[in-house]
Amino acid sequence: MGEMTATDASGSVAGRSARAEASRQEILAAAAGMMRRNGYAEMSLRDVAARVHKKAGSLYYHFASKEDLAAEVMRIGVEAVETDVRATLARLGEEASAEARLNAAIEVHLETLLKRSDFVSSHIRCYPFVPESVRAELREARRRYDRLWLELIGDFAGPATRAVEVHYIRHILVGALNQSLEWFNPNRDSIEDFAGQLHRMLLGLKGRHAR
Amino acid sequence: MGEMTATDASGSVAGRSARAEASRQEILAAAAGMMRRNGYAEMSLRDVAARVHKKAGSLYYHFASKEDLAAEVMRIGVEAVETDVRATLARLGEEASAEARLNAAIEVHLETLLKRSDFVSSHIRCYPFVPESVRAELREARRRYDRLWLELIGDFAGPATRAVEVHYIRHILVGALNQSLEWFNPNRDSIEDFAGQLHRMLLGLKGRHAR
DNA sequence: GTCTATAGACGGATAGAC
DNA sequence: GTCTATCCGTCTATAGAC
Repeated sequence: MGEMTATDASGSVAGRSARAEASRQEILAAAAGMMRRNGYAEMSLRDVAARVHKKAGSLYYHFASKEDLAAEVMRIGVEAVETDVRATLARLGEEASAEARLNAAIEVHLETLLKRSDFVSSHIRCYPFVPESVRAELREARRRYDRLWLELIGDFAGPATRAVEVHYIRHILVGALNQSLEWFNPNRDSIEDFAGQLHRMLLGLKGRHAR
Repeated sequence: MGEMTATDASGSVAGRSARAEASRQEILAAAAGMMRRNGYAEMSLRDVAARVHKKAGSLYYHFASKEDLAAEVMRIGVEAVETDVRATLARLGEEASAEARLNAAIEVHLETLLKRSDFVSSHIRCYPFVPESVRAELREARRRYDRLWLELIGDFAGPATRAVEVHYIRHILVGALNQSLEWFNPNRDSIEDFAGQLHRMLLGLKGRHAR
């Protein structure tokens, strides 16, 4: 038990050795990659284990079940993208316009989804097909991130915009962002151009008369 | 062979009895429902067969493999939504404005996706996770439908709009439409309101100066 | 912590009776 | 056309050795 500490250098949880924590992180990363590519149902514990040079049974030292592993992968994903977006907004500072903040959020969400994180993309792709118990565990974290977008869009659209409009705009915007996972080709497409086009469509919502 | 005709009343293919054709359609509908709800990997032939009061082995009289069944379901889906949209456009007639045509296409796509067809929704939800051989079979039909949207958007945006912009607008628009499968709640949301919001965002693309 | 071994369930697919 | 029976593979999960 000598290697256990309340909080070690890598920030692992108390009661878990540094070695166990390293294995755990390796397994999570391998599972995220496989979930992103093949989906939840076809992510097999044998394959995940093989990718980190272990056997399937060994994973049960770190995770209680396949559902537990998947839920952890997806929780890391949604928290990662929220953390990235909030960090960028914080860097922009209080004086940034609502338009600048919304644009920055769009670009960071896309960067994290498309380039940075298998955890985010596996969350987006797998959520619809994951067992209900897993969805239940993710609901709160998802709502938190949803609320961030509602705020960003509400601030941008202005106080005259009704809540139901903000609701639809959020689904349109975030839906368009997340679907990019299925068509975005880094050799052909550009995040800047894609985000720019979204920006122009959002600008159309401002400075108009009510219907 | 007495029941075989070149084209019978139900429009079945030559060389297939009316009874076989009816069974085939039942199986396809059951598979579409299961694929929509549970995804491709978790659609089991045993469950599909049970839903139409048959046994798993019997499906192989109608389909060569699970992949074959899924590809047929998804092919029907993409062709159904294209047929619905084209029929509505034809009804609008030649004199309809590009704006009216685009709006009509948006509404029909949503109606078919969200209310009318498990075939369309199973296509949208399962395509990313289906085996490559299935995707290959669907590629041409998907491209045809994609081209229709490129035309509608190109006509709406006007000749000054570059092809790359139309490309992104199509992905944004169709992505937002298709993601609605994951959030649209008929008890809370309205296709008209959702389509109206999309319409306003698209209007923002018109009557602006180039950047 | 990771291994081997295996239980136990379920999957797609095929053969042959009817 | 559909059934029964079955092959053979894969899966999650567990038990116990090391």
